[in-house]
Amino acid sequence: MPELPEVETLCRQLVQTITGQTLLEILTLDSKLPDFPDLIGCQVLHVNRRGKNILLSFDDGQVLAVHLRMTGRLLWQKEVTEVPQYTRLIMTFPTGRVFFIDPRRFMTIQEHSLSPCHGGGVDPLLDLTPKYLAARGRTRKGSIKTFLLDQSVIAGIGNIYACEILHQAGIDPARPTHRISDAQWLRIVASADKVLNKAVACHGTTVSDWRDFHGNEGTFQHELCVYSRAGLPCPRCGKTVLRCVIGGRGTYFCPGCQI
DNA sequence: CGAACGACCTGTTCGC
DNA sequence: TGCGAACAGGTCGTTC
Repeated sequence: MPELPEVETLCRQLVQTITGQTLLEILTLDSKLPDFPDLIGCQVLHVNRRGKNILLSFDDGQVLAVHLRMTGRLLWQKEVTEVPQYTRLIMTFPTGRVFFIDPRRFMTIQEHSLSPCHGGGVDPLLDLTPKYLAARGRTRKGSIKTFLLDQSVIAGIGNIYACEILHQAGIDPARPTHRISDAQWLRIVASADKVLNKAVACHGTTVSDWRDFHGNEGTFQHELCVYSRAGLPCPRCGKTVLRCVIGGRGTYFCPGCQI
């Protein structure tokens, strides 16, 4: 679930909540996840986002890369409470606990120096340019939608925002990447900027179970134009939004204004 | 290098 | 109502 806006929201909230705090205890509850005994007693120096990864930097130089995949969540609790269902790991700090929650157990937590964040694509909030995308997309024959999801090209866009960005840009998600014109690359960059920044401001999209660090829903689901709206009218042109499958992923688009 | 597809997991929703 | 199939925000490995 968590794409760039959701991960960015969590990172900002983590910065506010745990930077400068000393890790008192780690409890791993899922055998798929490692133990981190060396981190006990270390202080959190920074929290950063890289694509959809959350990087936790500690004062001894260790960096943890947390990836939430489909259903991962982080939840902060100041008071001692019951452990939420599907909690896979717990970090205890002086002022509260961080619960790492994930029903599907896809979440990964790795020592960053051992396995540097996969991908390497540019951050769409920082470095995205039409020129870069045109150069990377020139030889790609697959759909533009699959291209936008390639984390080695752009780090952070997922299925919801790929659909929304292409709607905003007025481009058919099935269009072969090498057929995208310069004018369309320009629109894609402008649309990515607009959609992602708005979604960050909204604290993400809660379509089923996304919650932020404090358990609150995002509000960008009220701004969606096509995602999960099959059968409903396009807010721009009124045509009925359709669903198809591209690259194995459910894809929503408006046949009236995406060409 | 790139495209297609199954695998990884579990819960929820849909269709008959 | 019951039950199996389909589907879900994301990568990763294999094969062609």
